[in-house]
Amino acid sequence: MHPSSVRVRFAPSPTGYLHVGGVRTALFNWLYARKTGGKFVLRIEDTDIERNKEEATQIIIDGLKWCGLDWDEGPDVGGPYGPYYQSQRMGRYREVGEQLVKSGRAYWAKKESGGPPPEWRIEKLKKEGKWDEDWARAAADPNPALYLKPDLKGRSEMAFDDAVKGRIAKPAATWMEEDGKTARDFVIMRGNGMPVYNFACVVDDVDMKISHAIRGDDHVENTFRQLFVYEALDHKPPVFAHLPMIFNEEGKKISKRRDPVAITLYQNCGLLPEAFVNFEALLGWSPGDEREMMPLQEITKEFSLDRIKASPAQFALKRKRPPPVPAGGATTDPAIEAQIVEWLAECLVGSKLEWLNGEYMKKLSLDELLARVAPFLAKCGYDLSDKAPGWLKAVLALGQERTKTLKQLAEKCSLFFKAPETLDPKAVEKFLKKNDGLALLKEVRGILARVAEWSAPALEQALQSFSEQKQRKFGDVAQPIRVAVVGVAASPPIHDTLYLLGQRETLRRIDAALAAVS
RNA sequence: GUCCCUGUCGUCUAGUGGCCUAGGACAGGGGCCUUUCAAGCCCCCAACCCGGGUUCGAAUCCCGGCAGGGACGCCA
Repeated sequence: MHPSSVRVRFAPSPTGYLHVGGVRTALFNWLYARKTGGKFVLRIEDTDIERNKEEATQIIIDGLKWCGLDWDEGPDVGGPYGPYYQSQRMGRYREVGEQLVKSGRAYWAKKESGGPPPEWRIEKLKKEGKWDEDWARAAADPNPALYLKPDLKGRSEMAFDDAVKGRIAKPAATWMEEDGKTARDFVIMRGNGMPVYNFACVVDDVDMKISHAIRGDDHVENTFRQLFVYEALDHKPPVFAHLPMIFNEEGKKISKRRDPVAITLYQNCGLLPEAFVNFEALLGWSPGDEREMMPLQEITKEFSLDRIKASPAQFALKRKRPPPVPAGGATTDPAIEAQIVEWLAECLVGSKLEWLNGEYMKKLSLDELLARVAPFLAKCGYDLSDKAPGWLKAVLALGQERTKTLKQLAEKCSLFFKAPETLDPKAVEKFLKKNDGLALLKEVRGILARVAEWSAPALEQALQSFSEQKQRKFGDVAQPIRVAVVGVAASPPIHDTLYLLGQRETLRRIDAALAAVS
């Protein structure tokens, strides 16, 4: 087999977090590279961000790794077409800029006094709080900027074939002045000598021999401008594939303003990366049959660009209450992050993502499960150091079927780590105060104190024969114990629960309950 | 405002002119099992945005509406 000429890239800007949309873009690029035997490149688009670049890049790298994605070339691993930070490629952009000046496709000029921006734009900028920043800054820049002249001669429209959406065309007039004849030139390098996104992106994609640009739908408009740059450079553009947007439950593009987009949030909710990635892959792509649960490897086998949907998908959460302020994006404040995580965990309940995660959790071996859940147990404050691994795994085995996230699992284990602080009054009423509950519990306590062998089967046997002897339903015996021992009316099977609690702790809790209720 | 894109159950989707009284999954409702909670199994509810064409036949093709979204920076 010939080495594939497919080269794709994920080019995030280091904003301090990796968001769910970015993960999907990265994922689809990765899938296409792995499917075709091509190369996957990571490039950091940091032309406009000054602060914490290193740290922010690391966050992206960590996030991608968590998702199980790897790259063949990138800032950390290097590669033949580096550097992979745009901030380190400035010389190259200037070089290409000069080249365009020489070939007559671009020119330096001062900002034309085009008057103030239109009303609708001012409104938008103000709404986003950007009116004072970038816009004003740029307007104030006295230095000449580099303008590219789009080639519109003899053209009525510009078009390209998108691998997802098919042919996309726009009338040439879009890039013309009011007169409908003169092309409207656009800036490719700022007055301060920094390249503009649409320019840097093309220069890099050319240099890095990118064959397919797989990116978000919101770049469709950029594509046309980039096409002009490719033309000016006399270079064949890559195949473009625009992924549909990811919407929130309001049908709007997810945003860090109000949606939980940082993937660390999902990590901290106790989601497994394999489930998260599986879920994201299914947002806009499907294998064409009825498979839902597909590990990355299996998706890779089936992946193709032409099975990507053109319509947007909702990343549906079930919001029961509004997000705590500041809403759901990235934050560096652990206390706020914790609040958002709590909120997100609630929103996840009943979602397909949660269900899928539960499915993956059930497939995990107990050893794996233990390794994954350990950080969450630690976060709950449970001391694992004096616990036997066998015991821990037995506890997890009980939780594995009953929970859908690692966070839930850790929290569900609490009954084995600490006695209930209070007994649920409703449960007490129903199972202890009625139906001879207390009396039965007292008797059972005696039996449990004298049981010969403290094992799950022996306990089950003992309780079973006790209920038979009393001519009661098993539940009449089990429920009072359950309430006494865990404080609520629900738990894993009673014999398993008691066994793992141990005899001493079981008796201690029953005594405490008897004292509290009598 | 201009341009572009999209429109199948509440949600993710299958569907590329007849296999469609539209399939699967999540959620919801009900049942079985059962010591509770889960899990598992079974059943139910639930959609082709609207209107015109084309065709023997349309969710699928065409046109027109409507609705939603996106983009329009010396942000990326």
